[in-house]
Amino acid sequence: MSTESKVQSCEPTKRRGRPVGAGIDPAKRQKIMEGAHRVFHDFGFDTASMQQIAQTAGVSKGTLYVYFANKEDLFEALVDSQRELMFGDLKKVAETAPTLEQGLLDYGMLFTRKVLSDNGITAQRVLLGVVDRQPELGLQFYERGPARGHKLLQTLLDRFNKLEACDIADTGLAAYQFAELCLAQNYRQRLFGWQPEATSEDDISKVVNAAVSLFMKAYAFVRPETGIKTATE
Amino acid sequence: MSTESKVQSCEPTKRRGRPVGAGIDPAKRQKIMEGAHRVFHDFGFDTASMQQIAQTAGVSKGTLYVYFANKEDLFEALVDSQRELMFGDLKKVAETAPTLEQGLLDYGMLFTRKVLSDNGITAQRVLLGVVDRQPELGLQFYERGPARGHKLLQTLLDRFNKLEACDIADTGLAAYQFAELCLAQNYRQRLFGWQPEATSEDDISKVVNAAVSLFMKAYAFVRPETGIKTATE
Amino acid sequence: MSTESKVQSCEPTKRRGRPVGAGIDPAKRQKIMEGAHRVFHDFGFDTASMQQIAQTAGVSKGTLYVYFANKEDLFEALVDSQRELMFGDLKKVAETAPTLEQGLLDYGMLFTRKVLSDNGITAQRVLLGVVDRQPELGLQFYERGPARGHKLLQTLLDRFNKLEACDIADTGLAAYQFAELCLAQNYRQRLFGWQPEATSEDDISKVVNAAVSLFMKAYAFVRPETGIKTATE
Amino acid sequence: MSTESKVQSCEPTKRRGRPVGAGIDPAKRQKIMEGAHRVFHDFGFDTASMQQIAQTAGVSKGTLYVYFANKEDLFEALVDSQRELMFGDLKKVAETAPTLEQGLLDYGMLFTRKVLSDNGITAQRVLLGVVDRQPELGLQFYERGPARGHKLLQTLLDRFNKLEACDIADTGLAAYQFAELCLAQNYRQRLFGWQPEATSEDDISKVVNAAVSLFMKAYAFVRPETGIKTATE
DNA sequence: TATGAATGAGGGTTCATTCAT
DNA sequence: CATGAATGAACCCTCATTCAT
Repeated sequence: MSTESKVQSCEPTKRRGRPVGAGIDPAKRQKIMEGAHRVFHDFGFDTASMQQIAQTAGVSKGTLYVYFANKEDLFEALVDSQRELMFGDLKKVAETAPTLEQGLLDYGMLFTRKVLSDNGITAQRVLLGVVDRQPELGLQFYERGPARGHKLLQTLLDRFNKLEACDIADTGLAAYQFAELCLAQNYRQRLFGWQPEATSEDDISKVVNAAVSLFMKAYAFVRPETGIKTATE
Repeated sequence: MSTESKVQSCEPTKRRGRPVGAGIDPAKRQKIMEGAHRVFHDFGFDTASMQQIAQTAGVSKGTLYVYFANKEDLFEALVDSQRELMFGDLKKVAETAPTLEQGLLDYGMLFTRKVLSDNGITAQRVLLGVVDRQPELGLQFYERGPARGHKLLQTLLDRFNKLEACDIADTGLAAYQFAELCLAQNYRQRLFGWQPEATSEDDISKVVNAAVSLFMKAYAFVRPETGIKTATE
Repeated sequence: MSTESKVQSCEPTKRRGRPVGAGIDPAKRQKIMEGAHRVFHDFGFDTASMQQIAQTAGVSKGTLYVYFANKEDLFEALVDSQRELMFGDLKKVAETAPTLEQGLLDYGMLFTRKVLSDNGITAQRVLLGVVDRQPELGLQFYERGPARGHKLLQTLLDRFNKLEACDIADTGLAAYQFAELCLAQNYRQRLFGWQPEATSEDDISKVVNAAVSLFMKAYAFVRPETGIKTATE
Repeated sequence: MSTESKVQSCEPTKRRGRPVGAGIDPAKRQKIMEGAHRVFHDFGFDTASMQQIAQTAGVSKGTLYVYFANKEDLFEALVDSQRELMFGDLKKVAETAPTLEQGLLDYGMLFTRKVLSDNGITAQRVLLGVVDRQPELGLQFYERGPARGHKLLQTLLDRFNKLEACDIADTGLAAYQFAELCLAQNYRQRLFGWQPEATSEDDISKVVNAAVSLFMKAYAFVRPETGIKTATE
């Protein structure tokens, strides 16, 4: 969210004609979103109050409605920016990996760190609490977030498939599998609050390494020197 | 009153005649929980109203409070029953599996079906929306649900480890990995609403089979007739 | 209240036809009133709940309505019994006093003790909280309580007026004055909770003695041996 | 959001943006208090509803909470203002009285009028109904009201004691006695609703005069020209 | 007669949103 | 544009009373 002020600035609100020429000052918009993040984080969507968001952001309640049509709008903008933060820089990793193993490792570490981060977990939690009532929000988040990440990973696998570094029949499924292996143990523990603190870098590293190892063992050609390759499926 | 008699205490306490676990009629209790399930499902914890729940369940608002102390209590009871439904019958599968492969397959199918079921997903979603403010609820759910499932799976792996059907250095992590592989692709899609319909039995089967296959390839001894075993790690 | 079970037993309730043959068992009636006293005492009329009264009395909520038509009825019965307790035994003191001074002293002590007692103060407080909405209750209490006490005292003064032990032009007012002098300092302090503990016997004695002394000085003939009398007014 | 910025604290606290003493418009505040006065008067604290108060005052229920944190707060403000009204201007009377008799008369009339006024009686009644559950309210009222009045009266007596206009051993008790004498007959009658109408000026005058007379007779030096003084005690 | 589960109106309070300044 | 006082619907929960057993 910190790097993001003009993204929404031109979506002129949806409900009623009120704030048509809304959202002039990007800095104020930013301030509001920071306050909102904090409050949504601490209280969840329903329990967060616009009053408190206004206070936390240091603006008046009325100003909130100048920049955002309503509570949901504000929340949506927040989800957008969070998502961007989480999946933004996976792209270059996926596209520049020199070897499959290295690519998986780098991608896995980056991805896992983001998904398990405090902000990431909280955002997902709050979002999930709203998804039943605001399905579009979940859809949008998933499509622009996890789905995009998945595509990148699949592309990576396709690339090395072509390079004959591995032999994966269903790169789509394989990509999901790898992602899930990276989150093993920690994702649901974090989500449900069983791990209250952010997962340590060491733990992440351990799991990601195990994921890469298991994945390579199952899908990659091994021991090129023996000339014998082991394909999957 | 000058003569005190043995009447009860009566200090100015809150929570006076509250229903301790009251509510005699199990059928009515069930009715309430079904109504509550529907409403919590459709609206989430905060937005669901007791009024609505009462209507849906076909009882009066007051009756709700005869059977449950408050909204949270009702929700907790709901989460409890959902959890039990989800993780209840994994036990026998894990303990009676004849072979590792069969055990993984059976466990995986059962587990995955439950976790991805409509009820399961909804319950998790609603719960996750509340976890930030009611951490105990999440803890309890995780401990009595996923954590218990994980223990069972680990026990299964340990058993076959001892039988030398496989060679898994860290059965704890491996159990997590297998579970996550079973949920690959579908879990987060379901959670975020990208898959609005319950995952089809075919899709589940496909993913679980792939999970077993990948897991076996990576961890199990293969083709005992060749005399050559491939260990992990 | 402890000594009082049959007083109300024949007032067959007022509202609706429900408990017509109500209130059979005097012991149970007594039990209820004791519980009610306790709860009304601790919570006041509005905040006291029938539920709690039932619990405290050790009977069921339904039973309450067998013995009393409703909450107000129960409260009224309670007020009646309290009043009786407070003003019951002033009569004999007023009628048998050998001298004015002794009569004032005895009457004053008895009266003051009762009015300032914990039960007395609480009962008055609770009653006063209801008086605006149930004026009859206050009227009845005052008439059957303080007014009766006042009459007794006036009779006492009249008696000694006739005996030429004193010369009081307006015995009605004088009686009020004496009563008020006895309550000086303590009554309002107790009422408003400034004196949380029951006024000590010593303090009561001190004030009552001062009241008698002041009253005698103002109204009584002094020093009969000098032959000089000092009249009031 | 990742960059924390200096937004405010926002720990999950209750009492968020509550109106500290908010409510800018004094006229509206006054309007509310008048409405509240009427409703509390007619119904007592517990039975008065905020809804009703809002209606009576001609504002919305929400507005009530802009000006007062809650029902108790509103009631307290009301009690405060009533008390001030009752005891506010006794001071100058006590400090400027030229003679003891005149001082007692003026003080007595003012004091009695206030205490027995409709507003005064009602306020006391309502307050007394709450005192058991909100002892601080009673304490505060007594301390800032009756206690202050008593101090003033005692000071008056002390002054004339020094001037040798009277000889009062215990001016504290004497002050209480005088106050009580002024309220004789009427105070409890008014409190319990036996005198539904405000006591007439004539009646007050009669009782206060009698009080002064009795008090002077008992405590003051009389007929300085005879050289014979009659002291108390 | 005694019970206590059931009722539903009504309580205090909160809060997203509006709008006059 | 920015403000925050005002609104009123809706929230969770309580409780006097009823009534089937």
